[in-house]
Amino acid sequence: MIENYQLRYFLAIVETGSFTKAAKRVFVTQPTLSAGIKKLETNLGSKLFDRTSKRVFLTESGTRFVPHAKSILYQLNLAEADIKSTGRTQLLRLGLLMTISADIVRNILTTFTRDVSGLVIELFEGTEQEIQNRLGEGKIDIALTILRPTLKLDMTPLYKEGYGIALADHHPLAKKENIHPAEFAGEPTIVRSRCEILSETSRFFTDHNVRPRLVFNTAQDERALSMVAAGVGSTTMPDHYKMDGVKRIKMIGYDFEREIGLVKTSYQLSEERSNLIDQFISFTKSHLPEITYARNNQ
Amino acid sequence: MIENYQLRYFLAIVETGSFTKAAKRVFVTQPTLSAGIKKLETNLGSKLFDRTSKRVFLTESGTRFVPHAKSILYQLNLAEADIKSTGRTQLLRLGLLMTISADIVRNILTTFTRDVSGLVIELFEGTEQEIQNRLGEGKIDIALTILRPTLKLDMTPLYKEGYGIALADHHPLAKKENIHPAEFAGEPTIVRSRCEILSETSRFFTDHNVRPRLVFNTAQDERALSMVAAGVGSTTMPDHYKMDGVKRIKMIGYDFEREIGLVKTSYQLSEERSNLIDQFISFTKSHLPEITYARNNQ
DNA sequence: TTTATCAATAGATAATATCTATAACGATGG
DNA sequence: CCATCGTTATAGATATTATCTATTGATAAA
Repeated sequence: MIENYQLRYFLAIVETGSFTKAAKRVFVTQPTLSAGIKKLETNLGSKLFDRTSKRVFLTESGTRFVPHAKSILYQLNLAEADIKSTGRTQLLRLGLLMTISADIVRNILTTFTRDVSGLVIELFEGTEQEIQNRLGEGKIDIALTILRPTLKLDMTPLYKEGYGIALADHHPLAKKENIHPAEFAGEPTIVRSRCEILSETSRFFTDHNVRPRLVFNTAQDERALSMVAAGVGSTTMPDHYKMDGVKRIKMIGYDFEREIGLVKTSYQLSEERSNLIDQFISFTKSHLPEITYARNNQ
Repeated sequence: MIENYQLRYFLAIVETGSFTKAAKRVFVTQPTLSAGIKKLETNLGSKLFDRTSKRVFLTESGTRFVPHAKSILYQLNLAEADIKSTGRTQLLRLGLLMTISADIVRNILTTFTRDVSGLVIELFEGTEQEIQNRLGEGKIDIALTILRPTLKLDMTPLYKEGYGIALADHHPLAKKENIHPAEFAGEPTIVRSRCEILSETSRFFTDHNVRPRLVFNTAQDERALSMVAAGVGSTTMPDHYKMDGVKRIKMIGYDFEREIGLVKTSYQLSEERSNLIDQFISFTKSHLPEITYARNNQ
């Protein structure tokens, strides 16, 4: 088999045009280099160089061998650089459902990254479907998302929560804890375009002959929440979303719920990566109290 | 530096999950394989495997090293296969102007390929412009084409020839050696769409108030010649085209000429390839008598 | 506790990369 | 024509390393 030192000798000759100069370049004596090239040529069954008393020229085979040699040595250097550069860095690729407030995981991650040395987290934010796709493709290792019985993946339940109304705390309806759907008619409404129950919500209001008035459409839940606080309009959101100036109340009949948990990819991971994920799951469960305020809202 | 035998040991372990099985697979003893992996890990500064008493698992670094190892060994096998498969095959990439009959080069190539061992010829047929492009891009080594003073390439003149009329030998005008353009009016005409003087020919007839009647349009000169022989129509062609049943005559004023020769690419080639091309040029010149019938037609 | 299995280590050996010394060859200048 | 110079190839010796056998150490299973 071709040896890598032979490739280095070969390319040194190509670059210098001389066995003697090439030998100096790769720090061996000229007979050593000559013998190395002889072994390479014997192995390949072809002359790679035409020797003259003045210069060395590539043969047809030698010409075709040059890109191969360069590619192999490039790949070797790349491999060494890759493994050497990161040392013991550990990578966790985390998916996060975009209708879960970033605050939920901020506390967990702040502490987890402090406790685990050399940790790098790649975060992916997406819809429920986007996250399921990425888990299926092995592009993320684990995700904080809605648990569904149809998922054939390893799931760790964390908490359940309902959906409710968010309105400015100076809003007339803010004095109540529960309102009838009819009280919402004509209400300026903010739509969260990426909500996973958007179509169910639309059907709910239609069924109750309630036509809210659309005043803002956004994909960013935090921006929706801010506009609620500003009195631009009201919206429906999962219970865990809170902000100063915002009152969270319930609407009779609007009984949607969801269960949030961690879902692992089905891809087989290295032992080290599996251990890290198990470590993350345990850590998240044990730090659950940090987020149970979102679970029991009544 | 990484040694290739270490890559083979590494991938054998990945595939089998065991040092002992891997050693058997690559035909060394288990301590040999163990030592090889130790050297690789020392060189890279990272553990590649976590050892247990039951199975061996990849570490994070090991996981990332797998594609590198596979790629390198793949490139090595590719290089060996490429050089070993062709042995001492010599490649000549020849361009051929499509308005030069294949017969012209058939005799040259038949003899040349017999005389040169291990020769493979890649033939490219195209218009004058296409051939110039390919020469400029180094995609062909040499071409048999029209010589132009504007070409800044190495040219070897071979012969000069004119253009004339080709018509069926039972055609009334076939009795003459020279005809006036006016005698061609209303004549059924075959157009060779890739002729390098197509526009000049068109202007010539227009200037002489001659309007031939188009009956066939083709890119294939040999097919045009066959249809002439069949009496479908007449055409204009370089003088060297001949066929049984076809009479070649001249038209007064239709004085176009071209010089044919070999043109080398400007790309720098290997010594072996350069030698082959010089050999081809010498051979073609020395066999020129085989095609001079096309040069002196009167 | 004993046994079996697997990987790591120690020391010996075989194979090979590399060294020094020199031969062989071709180009150049007198 | 001959001497000289520069370059590559060969021969034999040496240094280095891949591989061997023998054995130890660790762990799981009976």
